[in-house]
Amino acid sequence: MTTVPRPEERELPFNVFAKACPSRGTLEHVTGRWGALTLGALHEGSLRFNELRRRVDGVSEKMLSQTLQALERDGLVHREAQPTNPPRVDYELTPLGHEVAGRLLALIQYVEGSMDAVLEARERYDETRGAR
Amino acid sequence: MTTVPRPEERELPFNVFAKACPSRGTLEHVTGRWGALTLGALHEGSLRFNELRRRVDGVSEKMLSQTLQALERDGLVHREAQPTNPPRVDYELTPLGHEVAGRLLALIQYVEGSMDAVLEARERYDETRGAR
DNA sequence: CGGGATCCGGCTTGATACTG
DNA sequence: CAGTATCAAGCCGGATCCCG
Repeated sequence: MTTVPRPEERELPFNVFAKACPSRGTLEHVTGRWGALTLGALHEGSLRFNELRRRVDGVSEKMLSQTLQALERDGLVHREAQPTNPPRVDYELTPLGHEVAGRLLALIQYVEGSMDAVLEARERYDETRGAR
Repeated sequence: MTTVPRPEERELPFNVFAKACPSRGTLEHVTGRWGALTLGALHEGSLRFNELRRRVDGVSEKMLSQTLQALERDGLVHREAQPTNPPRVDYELTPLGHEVAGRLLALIQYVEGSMDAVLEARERYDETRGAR
């Protein structure tokens, strides 16, 4: 037996459960409404601004721009601007962003695949206490 | 060779990228500010309301209550109320919730473990364009 | 203890318009 | 095309009071 703690027992220097921890902010960028979908879309390959906008159905120009800036600042997305006319800007995941997006997609796809069960659970829930 | 498509190529009946898809709502419950932390906290075992409140640093009674109801409705959390005095209510993950929370924790822990890199990326970002 | 109901301020969001 | 600027609205979330 060793004294080296297993990964899930080791104390991490950052802890999302603590109010002031910066990891909570980054997690919100990643899992936020538009952040998650943006990372998911970019996981398949690089996309231009308006391609991304069409892929992430419902996002406004402002929110997409804002989301991309936050993800770029956190080092998850790389922005490649070509000073041509008309301008062309490509967005792609960094290696770190790719790792994050992979884990995010595992979650997203599991949720998508569980929607039948979720919808059934909702019906049961609404049925029993919907009479309120 | 078979005609059965591999999981990542198969078309899913639900698609988060579509604006009207119900999976987007569930994903937001799961990845939302308090939903993610609540699922993460419950992954280790069942907790009472105020235990949960202390564990998820910064959450208000209202938001925790709201979050738990959404997760219960989606079939991810089970609520066990004992009609004693004082009342005792335990919350625990359902099997489905456990699967979801596991994938969520993989993401959370990866982000926590990457915070050094994220913080460095931010410094570089702010340095180069902070002069705006 | 475990919440429900209500009020309310402000940050986020979403149109719209404008720019390089 | 790829954004920025502006502004109104609305929903989020906190504070408070209440009850079983």
